[in-house]
Order: sequence, then C-alpha cells, then structure tokens
Amino acid sequence: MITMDLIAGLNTAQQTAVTAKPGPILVLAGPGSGKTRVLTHRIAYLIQDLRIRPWNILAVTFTNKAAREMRQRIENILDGQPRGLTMGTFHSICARILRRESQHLTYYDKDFVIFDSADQLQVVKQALKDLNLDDKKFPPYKMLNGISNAKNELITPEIYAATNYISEVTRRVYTQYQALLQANNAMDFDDLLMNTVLLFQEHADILLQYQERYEHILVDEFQDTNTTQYTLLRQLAGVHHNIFAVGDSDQSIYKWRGADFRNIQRFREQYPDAEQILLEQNYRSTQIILDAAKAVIKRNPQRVHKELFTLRQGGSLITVREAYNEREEAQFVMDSIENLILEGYSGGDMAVMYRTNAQSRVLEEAFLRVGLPYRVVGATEFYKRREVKDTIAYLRLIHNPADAVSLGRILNVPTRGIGAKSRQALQAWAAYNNLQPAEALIRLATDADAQHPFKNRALKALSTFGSMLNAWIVLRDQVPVAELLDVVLEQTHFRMHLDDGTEEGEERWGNVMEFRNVAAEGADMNLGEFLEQVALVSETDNLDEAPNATTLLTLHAAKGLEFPIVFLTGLEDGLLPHSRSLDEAEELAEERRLFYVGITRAKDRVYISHAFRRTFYGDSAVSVPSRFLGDIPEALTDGDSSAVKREKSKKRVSSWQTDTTWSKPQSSTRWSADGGSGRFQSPSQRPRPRHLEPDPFAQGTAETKRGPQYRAGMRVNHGRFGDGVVIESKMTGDDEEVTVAFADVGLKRLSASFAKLDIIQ
DNA sequence: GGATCTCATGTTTTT
DNA sequence: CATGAGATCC
Repeated sequence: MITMDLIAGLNTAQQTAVTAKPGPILVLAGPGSGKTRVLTHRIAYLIQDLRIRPWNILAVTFTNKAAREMRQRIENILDGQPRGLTMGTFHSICARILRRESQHLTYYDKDFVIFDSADQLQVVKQALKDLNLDDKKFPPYKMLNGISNAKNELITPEIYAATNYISEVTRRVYTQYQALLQANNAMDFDDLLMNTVLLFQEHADILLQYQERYEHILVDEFQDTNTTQYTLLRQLAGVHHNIFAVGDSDQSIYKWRGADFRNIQRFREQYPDAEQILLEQNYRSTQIILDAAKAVIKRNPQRVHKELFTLRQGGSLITVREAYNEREEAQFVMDSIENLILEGYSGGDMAVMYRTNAQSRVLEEAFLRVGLPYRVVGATEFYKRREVKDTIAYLRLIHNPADAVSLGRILNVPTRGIGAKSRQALQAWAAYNNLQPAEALIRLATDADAQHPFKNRALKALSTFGSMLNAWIVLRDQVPVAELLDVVLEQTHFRMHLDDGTEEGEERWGNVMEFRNVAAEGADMNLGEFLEQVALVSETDNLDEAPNATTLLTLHAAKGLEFPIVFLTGLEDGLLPHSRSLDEAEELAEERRLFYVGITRAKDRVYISHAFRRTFYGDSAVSVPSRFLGDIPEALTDGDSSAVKREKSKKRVSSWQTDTTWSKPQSSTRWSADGGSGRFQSPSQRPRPRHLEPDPFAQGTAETKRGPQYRAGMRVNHGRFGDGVVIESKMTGDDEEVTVAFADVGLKRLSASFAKLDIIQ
C-alpha cells in the first residue's frame, strides 16, 4: 500500500526498477528518462517498504549537487530526513572513509590535505627536479596524465610496468611524485579513490565493516566510472551483492579521465544474474529533438540499442545557422535569445553550450554588450583564482604544516623579503634537521638557540613569518575559520598586496572577501572539514538559481542538466569533433556522444551554430562545419539542410583558395593531401586551418615534436647498431616507435626519444 | 631581492 | 590572444 505512493506516476519500466528484487540490477537509462526519479524512489522504497535503515544505504552520485538534490527529493518523498544515509561523489565518500580510517594509513595522518591540479603540477615539477629530469623534455602535465591514468587503473608505482623509455620515466616520476605527496601529507583526487581501494585490499577486516554496513549500493552515471571506482564498488558489494547501477553508455564522455563505459559490460559479466531494465521513455524533449539526437548517436558503432520515444509529438524544428565568425555567431545567439524572451521565455530557461572553455569569452562579451544577464559555469573557477588559492594555501598550511607545496606558494606572497636564496637555504636547513620547511620556520622563530645559517635581513624575514605562522597554528583550534582568516589577511597585509589601484585589484580583494564569506557560512565546520569541502566542490555544484540569467557552460558540464532552450555553438570540425580526437575512432565516437548529450539537454528547442571563420590563438582561420551536422536529417532542421550547408561552405572554402582578396594566411596554411572522412568533400580540395592538424611531414628535424620524424625507407644511423633502413614508424602516445632493419643486427624496435637515430641524407 | 619585460606556448573536457 | 616562465633590469 505504501508502495503505491512510491510508484504512482511512474511508467512500467520505472516501477520495475524501483521495486526490483534486491540483487545486482542494471538500469540503462536514456536521456530524460527519469533516472534521478528512479534512484530517489528506489532509495525511498528501500527505506519505507523494505525497512532498510538509511544507515545501510550508500548512494554514489557524479556531483555533490546531484547528491544534495537527491537527498532533498528523498526527504520530500519520505517526509523527513533519511538520517544516516551515505550519499555523495566517489571522491567525497572516499575522503570520508580515509579520514575515518586514517590510523590504518601508513603514510598519512587524519589531517591529510587534498591537492588540486595546480598543486599536483607543482609536485610533478619537484619530482622532475629531484630526478634531474628536464621538464622541457617531459612536460609536467603529460607526466601527470600518465600518473593519473595509472591511478585510475589502480596501478601503483610498484606494479607500474614500463614498456618503453617514456613510460620508464613516467614510472620514476610517479614513484617520486607519490613519495612527495606522502611527505606533504597530501593526496590528489585520484589518490582518494585508489588509497581507499588499497586500504580495503590490505585490511579485510575494515572492508568487512563497510561491506556489512552497506547492504544496498546505488550508483548514478555508471558509464563514467573508471577501473578504480568499479573495483571499489565490487569490494563494497562483496557481501550483500545488492548493487543498483544506473547508466547510459551513449552519455559516456569522460574516457579521458579514465572512465570506461565497458564497465557496464563488465558488470553484466561479473553479475550474470543481474536484472537489466531499460528506461526508454523520454520525458524531456520534443519528438523532433529526440529524433535528431537519435540520428546523431545512431552513427556510433557497437551500441546497445535503445528505442527512445517521447509523447511530446512534433515540436519546433532545429535551427542550424552559419555565422561569418565567432562574433557574429555570438550575435546570432543574442538575437535568438531576445526573440525567445519576446515569446515569453526567460533568459534562465536557456543554456549556451560549447566544446571548450575558451569559447565562452566571445559569448560573454556579447551578453555584456547586449546587457543580458548570464552566468558562466567553470571557466575561471573561483577556487582556482590566484588570490583565492593563495588564501587557501595559508589555511592549508596552518591546518597541515607538512604541506610544503602550500608553503612554497605563499612563503613570499605577499612579498616579505624571502627570495629564492633564502628559500633554498631554508629548504636545505630544514632537510638537514629533518624538519618540514614550515617546522623549520617555526623553530627559527621560537628557538633562540637554534643553530642556523641565516643572518640579517633574511633571518628577520624568515623568523617574522615563522612566528606569525606559529601564532596562527595556536589560534587554529580556538577561533572559527573566518576569524582565523581575518587574522591572517590582516597580519599579512593581504589587501595592500592585492590593491594596486586598478579595478582588477579591487575585484581580487572582492574574491578574497567572497571566500571569507564562504568560510563564515560554514561556521559549524572546523578547519579540516572546511578545507575538504573546498577541495571537493565543483563549479556545477554551486550553480544556484539565478532566475533570469542564461547559463553558459561546456558540453561536459551540461551532463545531467536540462533546459527548455539549448544553444550548441561552434559546430565545426576541429572544435566538435575536437581536433585532438579526429584520428581515433573511439575518441571521435566520444565527441559524437558529447554532441548527443548537448542535444538531449533541450526540452523545447535547439539552436545549432557554427562560424565560417574562427579565431584561434590570435589569428583567424576558415572552419569547416562539423561532420556531425550532416547526421541530422534535413527534415528536422529549418533552412538549408546541414549537408547542403557543409557543401556550400566547402565551396566557399574552395573559392577562397583562389580568391586573393581573402588570402591572409599564406605559407602557414597547408593543403592537406588527405582530409578526414571525405564523406562530404573531395579530400584533395580542403584547406586545413593551420591549427587543426600539424603536418606530420612538415620537416624531419628534431624540433618537430608532435608528428613522427621517421618514415619508412629512410636511411638512418644508430650509434651502436650502425646503419639501417626504417621499416615502420608510428606514434605511440607521445613517443615515436621506429622499426629499423639494421645491416648488422637485423630488426630493432626503437623509441625515437630514447635512441639517437640520425637520418642519413 | 624584487619588479618588469620578452618570449614561447597552447589543457578539450574535471572530480 | 593570454598566460607563464625565464631573462633582464633596477
């Protein structure tokens, strides 16, 4: 009887999912098919009908915001707080577990901090320095990628298997990087997940506690889990096997972050008795929008077919519009928004989406020019602004004096006369005394008898700062975070430091004050809790209601959201699909899914735009309309069909080839001999914008970083192996793998960045 | 030791 | 273009 409330208004498939018999359950949910509803009702069903205590339920969501909303909805259904329910992102849940079990962690105490990507970069740089490696040859962010990929695959430095030179370097950097993090009592995002899994692997007894506790596990956005997350779920479900996974492989857009939608397949294999439920009714979009989306996604190979349908027959046609350049494109968006407002829509009903954050700028300028309200998701994230990060660094250092990265960041910010020399000397002295740099500072300030190499100005600067730091640490446990922050800002003359008389300086101080407000709001939190919250929020989490403001956001950030009106901008080859994904089928498929996600965010209307010319890195180049446009049936769009437009645009590009009045780029524009799919144009005619694809054969010099330097047939010389002929050369990751037939030693496979191969003319 | 200038470089996406 | 790192100047 109670059940009736819970399933009223749900369709059959949804009801089946909500009331499914406990066990492994896989819900494949199309966009707009009410999966959040299913999840919340399922949890309510577990609590209300099956009498499961909330304490025994774990629900994993993709963002904190989703968690909050779900909690709210469950509260509404149950008419009360589901007390004890664990709900949050993988990262926040893991952070909580690690914090609670910190006494079992070998290298960490409970005050460990969470390093964001900027901090990570610092650590990688330090690791490279420690290993005497050139950060030009081994770009830190690439190293970081390698490390992150490994962690997402649950590969520790110890088991990391190097297969070539680059990966051997990565392995060493990874090892050192990890050691540095531990020395800093810091974890990066990936560590939160990996260390939880490792903790459970090493301590069966601890795992058992959690396994027994979490009788029911529910996971949202299951297609975007990585191996480590999947393993964690397997671990936690190890006793009760009640795992309710909701996902849609067509909306998997985080492969680059280690996500693997094949986890859905893996789930089926590892839980052969899993019940599978398809949610195919879309409650969001009109028929036209859904048809367009389906036509787009249909082109991806190897999909699990779903028959999506909607009861919202018909609808407005999809507007596809070519603009001359990105400014005109932005203007097109403005004009459309103004018309829609006249029709009765509010600016808040609309979202403008784009592939890359850089595209938001022109749009923002247009909004400002026209005077329409807007809000940008992401872009320059608040917590990543320098002045805010500096402020956070102070708090982090106070919380965890072992955090050398934060200390490094603010040691001389605001400037206080501690330059590179003093910094080095401090580090050396600290290491010599087996102290963390911050501890060394405090020793310097408090221990008059300390033996040290500093004198005069440097000594004064260092010890002054040391005694301030010492005082803050004492203050830490006595006053709320906001007050502590006030003291720090006051004593460091932070405002003076930011205020350079410009408006920008004002704004920076404003940001710091805004951060201070955040701290004041969390008055019930201690410093550690506050820092954790700050580290784990995402920009979308703070997307609060701004009634009339139009939302600007990336396609990635749009996942899980919906808007009556959606603008999809920059539908050009090289942008969507992005140039970096053009040559790999799986990556191209992911770009298509991204487009699919964008379209399916819309309830009523979709506007798609692309520019004929677009400015990249300062100079303007001709763009070709996205190959995805042609996938939308002509009958669903207004005006020219997309395919025709692509043709037309292509012609114009061709004429541009001979039209000297337009020919701004000369030598920099290359003519590709082989232009992409060739589905819409004869490949030989297409000029390639310079930025899209570096010509792999541009020059065979060592400076060419991206493309292969060697070609089959080239004669080469190797210091040890002598002369030979290149048989094959291919790029593997960022390294070039060259197969050479040597006269003396036969076939060898060499790594170009490692082996010194000279080309013989 | 600190501020300012020049030059190269490019992260696509984010918990 | 816009940002960051390194070089140079004060």
